[in-house]
Amino acid sequence: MKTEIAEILKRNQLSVTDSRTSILELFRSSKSALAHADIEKKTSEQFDRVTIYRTLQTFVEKGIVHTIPTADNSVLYALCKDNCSQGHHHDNHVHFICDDCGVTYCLEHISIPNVQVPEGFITKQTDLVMSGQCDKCNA
Amino acid sequence: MKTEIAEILKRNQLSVTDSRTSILELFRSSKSALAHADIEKKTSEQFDRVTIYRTLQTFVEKGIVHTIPTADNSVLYALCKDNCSQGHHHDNHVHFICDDCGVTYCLEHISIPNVQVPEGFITKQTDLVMSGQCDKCNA
DNA sequence: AACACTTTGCAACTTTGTTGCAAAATAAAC
DNA sequence: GTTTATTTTGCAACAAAGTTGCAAAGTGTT
Repeated sequence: MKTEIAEILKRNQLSVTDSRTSILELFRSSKSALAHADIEKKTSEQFDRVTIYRTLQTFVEKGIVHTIPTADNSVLYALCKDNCSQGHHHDNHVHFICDDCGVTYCLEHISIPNVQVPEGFITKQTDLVMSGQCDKCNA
Repeated sequence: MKTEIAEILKRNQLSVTDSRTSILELFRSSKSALAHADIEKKTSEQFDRVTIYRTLQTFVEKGIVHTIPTADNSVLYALCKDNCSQGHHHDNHVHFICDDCGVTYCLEHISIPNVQVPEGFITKQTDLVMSGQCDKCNA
C-alpha cells in the first residue's frame, strides 16, 4: 500500500514526504470529495494548514486531484480517476449539486460537450455545474 | 429606467434604496455575471462591503439573481432572465472568465448543450463556466 | 556521510465573509 | 408634510480562508 502511494508520487516527480503520503492515502481510502477542513481534521491536525494547502495545490497541478465547484463557495477536492498520470487530461465530467441536501455529485460518465469559443479566446478550464434535486431527495 | 428598476424591487417586496437600485442597474447594464469584488469596484466603493453582501443575499432569496459556482472557489452572480418570479427558466448561455484581466464574458450566442442526467435527478439550473485567456489578453 | 535541493512549519499578513448594534433611510399613517 | 414604525445601512469587531517569506528539517543523489 505505502509503496503504491509512493509510486504514484514518484511517477509525478514528487518527493515522498509524510504529508503527501498521508493525504493521498486519505483520498484513496475515503474515495469521495474532501474539503480542506476535512483533511485537516482527519489527519488529526498532524500537519500545518499551510502544508495542506500547498500539498493540495501540488496535487492539483500534477493532476492527481481536481477541484469541484460547490454552491456554497467551498472547494472540494477529489481524486482524478485515471490518476491523470499521463497528464494533460483534466477532468471533464459534469457536477451536480443538490439544492436540498447540498451534496455534490461527480457524474463521472457524463462528459462536458465541446464548446466552440470565439476567435482569440483560449480555454484552459471548463466547468459544467448543474443543480436541482438529486435522486434521493426526489423520492 | 430608474422607475423600471424600482418596479422590480417593489414587485419583490423590497424597499427601494440606493444600493439596491445601483447594484440591480449594474447587473442590467453589464448583462454578465459579476463577482462580489466586481460590484465593489464598479460601484466605486460607494457602498459598504457588508451592504453588498446583504444586497446580493436578498436578491438571491428573491430570485432576482442566481449564483454560479466555479471551480476556483469564487461565486458569480447573474441576473435571472425572466426575473424568475414565475420561475424556473434560468439563463442558458456560456460564461467565460479571463484569468488575466478578470473580465467575465457572456457568450450569449453559445448555448449550453443539453446534458442527460441520471434517472431521478431533476435539473433546475445548468451553468457552464469556462476560463482561460480572452482575445484582448491574447495578443 | 556530505552535498544540493525540496518541503515543512511558523509567523505575519491579506482577503473574504459574518454578526451586533446604533444611526440613517424608507414606507406607511396621519 | 410631519410623525411614527419598520427596514436598511455603515461601522466595528470578529471569524474563517488562503497566501507569502524564511529558517529549519527532510528528501534524494552522489
